[in-house]
Amino acid sequence: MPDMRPYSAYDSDTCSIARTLALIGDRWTLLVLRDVANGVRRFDELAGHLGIARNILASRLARLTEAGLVERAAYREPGARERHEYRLSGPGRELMPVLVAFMAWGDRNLAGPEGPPAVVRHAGCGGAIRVSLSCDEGHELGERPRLRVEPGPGSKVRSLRLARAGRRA
Amino acid sequence: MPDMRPYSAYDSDTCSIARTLALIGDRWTLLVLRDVANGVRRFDELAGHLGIARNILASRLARLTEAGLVERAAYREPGARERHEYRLSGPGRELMPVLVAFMAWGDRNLAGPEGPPAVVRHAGCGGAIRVSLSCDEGHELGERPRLRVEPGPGSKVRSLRLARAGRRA
DNA sequence: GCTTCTGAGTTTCTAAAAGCAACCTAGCAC
DNA sequence: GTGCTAGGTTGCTTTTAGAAACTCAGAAGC
Repeated sequence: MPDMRPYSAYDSDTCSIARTLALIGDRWTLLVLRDVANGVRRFDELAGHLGIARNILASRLARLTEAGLVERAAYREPGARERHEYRLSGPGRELMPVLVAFMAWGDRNLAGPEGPPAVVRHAGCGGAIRVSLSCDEGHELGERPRLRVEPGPGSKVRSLRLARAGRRA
Repeated sequence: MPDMRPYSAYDSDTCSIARTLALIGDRWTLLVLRDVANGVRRFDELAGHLGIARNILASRLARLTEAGLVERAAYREPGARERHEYRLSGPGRELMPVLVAFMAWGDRNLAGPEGPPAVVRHAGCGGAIRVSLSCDEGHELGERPRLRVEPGPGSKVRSLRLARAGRRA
């Protein structure tokens, strides 16, 4: 494992977005997860489909496995030796809203006039999937919601707003 | 504008996820957008808060401005010359589900025992925000949904599944 | 029992991007 | 006209990504 140093650079504060990005926020990792979620599970398939360098793919898969987002599962095809493939684990599948949200944004903002290049459906019923924000007062938030961020229970620093206001104190 | 080459590398197919990642999927851009969304709007504030190199910040802001995710707005404080700040535009605000999904995942999977470091609230009513997937048959999908991807109207290639099945044809 | 094939990686070397610090610039204050 | 400040550029170094060749293990063919 060559470049497995702690990915604790650029965590501005203890923000969950920064922490998550430190784990999966590089150029390839989300595409690897997208492919694994889509059933592309084997090293050479992933390398071929993504066009990623093999050493980079190996290091990304090692990181994802170590972090528990994908699992390495043994399989054996008739007349071949045992090999391994990669599958999403539970925490990996919890990233689906991230992938769907990326896809929805791209569909709205970057797709050509023909429409979105792919559609996600509920595996159970075949209904088209959408991602939405709602609040626990029961409001459905629209496409361009207005949000506010506050420090939470695990906050170690003052909120952005407070930090900003106090900068010259 | 030094490194503004077309970010069309690594688009495996025409996938909206890949297109979106090509625009905002580097180490810093989502953190820049998070900070801008949180009211950190000025160059030096962003540089200081994120700990990002100033040339990288300049190039990310240029890309985001060019792509229409943020807008450069003039302002003038009394006794100072005119300056500019950065604000989320409409398409930029449409990225909120992405940021909230990242944050939710980090809260569940990477936060310490004290709980999430920050909480997002509906600016209108103060209710805590959550992100969810649902299908147009009315089903609410849980934390670890099972999804299926199909080629859409804008598809130029066969689906992943078809491409995989046909590999040795 | 030696050679070949294949999937799944490593190793090595080169190119591109990120990081850092110092420098520039426009306009106001003095 | 000197200094201050926000908002960047420039130039150089370090890190990361990429391409291609190499390794390794077992199954198969000869």
